[in-house]
Amino acid sequence: MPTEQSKRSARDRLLDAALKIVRAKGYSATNVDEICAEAGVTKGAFFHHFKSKEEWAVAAAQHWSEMTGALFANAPYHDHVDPFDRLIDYVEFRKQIIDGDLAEFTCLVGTMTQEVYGSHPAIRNACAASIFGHAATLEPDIEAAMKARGIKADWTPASLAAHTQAVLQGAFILAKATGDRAIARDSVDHLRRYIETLFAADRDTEASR
Amino acid sequence: MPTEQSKRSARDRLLDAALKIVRAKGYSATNVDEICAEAGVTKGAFFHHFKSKEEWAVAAAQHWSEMTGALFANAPYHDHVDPFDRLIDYVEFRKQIIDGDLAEFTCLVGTMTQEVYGSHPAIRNACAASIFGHAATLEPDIEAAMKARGIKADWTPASLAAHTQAVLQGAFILAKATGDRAIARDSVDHLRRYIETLFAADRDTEASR
DNA sequence: ACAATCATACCGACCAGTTGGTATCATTCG
DNA sequence: CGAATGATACCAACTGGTCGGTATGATTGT
Repeated sequence: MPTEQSKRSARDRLLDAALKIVRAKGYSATNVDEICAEAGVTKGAFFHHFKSKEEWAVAAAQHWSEMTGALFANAPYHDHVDPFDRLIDYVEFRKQIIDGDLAEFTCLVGTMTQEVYGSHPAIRNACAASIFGHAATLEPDIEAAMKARGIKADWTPASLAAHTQAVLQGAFILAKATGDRAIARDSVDHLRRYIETLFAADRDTEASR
Repeated sequence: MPTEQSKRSARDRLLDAALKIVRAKGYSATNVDEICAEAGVTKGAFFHHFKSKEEWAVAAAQHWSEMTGALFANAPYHDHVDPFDRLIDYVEFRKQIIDGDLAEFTCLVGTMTQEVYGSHPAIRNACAASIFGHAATLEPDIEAAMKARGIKADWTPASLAAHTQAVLQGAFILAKATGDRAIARDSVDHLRRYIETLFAADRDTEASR
């Protein structure tokens, strides 16, 4: 009979361990023994599933993309009819999930990027794909909201989408520096205010035709 | 006679090495031998000046504060009479110095914070002091600009100052992920646009009294 | 002389990755 | 059906090198 250990495969548990440990300590300071202990497997299993620690990190970044992809795909902000409302509610949703411990709400790939961008191109590329893959999901709503309000701007949907991610990543750094998540939420509030004025100001201009 | 090696003290060269190496590889991946090689001193000298690698990192964060403090204190944006102009020009200045290699324009203490916030409180505190010490230099101008325009806002000068740092830190992460500094500058443009609308919108409201 | 500033050699702990083996299961063939 | 075969998943012990830190001695300035 299958032991109830078959809850998750060893590979999945090793990738889950990345979420907890790397977000708390970073990539370099995380050692393989610790990963294995957290996942409840041995070192042999680790190197059976991953050729190297680097390959594990790449897989962890992809795993992160899948997890967050599902989280955001099922989030309630998509329910709005107006694309602008979806965008604002996305920002609110991001603010709401800034909760619990630092290592629970911060971004795995943002954390890793800082350490590996120069030394591990493979990991960096996986992190970039995760960040900008997520940012890309915002572009249709931004574009639709611009069109709906007839906005001709000197910024692109991709640029604003990237900016939202920059604000979030920066907010996480401030939260880590202070140990207080409130400061991260404050920055998200500023981001929301920015997006609102960005669309409202032009709408007023347009409405006053 | 003093050998021309007396250009900088060994301690200073060890701290300068931090700027180059830690910004490129992060704290954990930087080893002491490498620091010494970069500084042109031996390990004995390193542990003469610093009790541990951690103490070196704390000193490096303080050294960073002094260097950037002097850089910004002498920057031209202070020349404006209007505090709002000073604020906008600060943002422009931040955008201008996003130049050269990634490790040249990114932030030492922002990079370190990510890795050490959970494991090295002393370093984290030094990083936080550097970030928020710098942010605090913006608050008088923000406050003066608010007063000059009679703005009653639901955000504080400290909150906006922190937000500027969040945007910059996040912009650095995006630049590291893509290897392209243009994306960082785009985010700074969004930040500038935000600050402009933040003050302009309320000024219009005020002006239409 | 004496203290500060280095330089050299070295240590013990740690750590990524290896090795050689076992357990389990599906597939194949007599 | 049932034994042989092979592939996958996993384990425990080990290795070779790395790294933070130390011990000790030399140099230099005062």
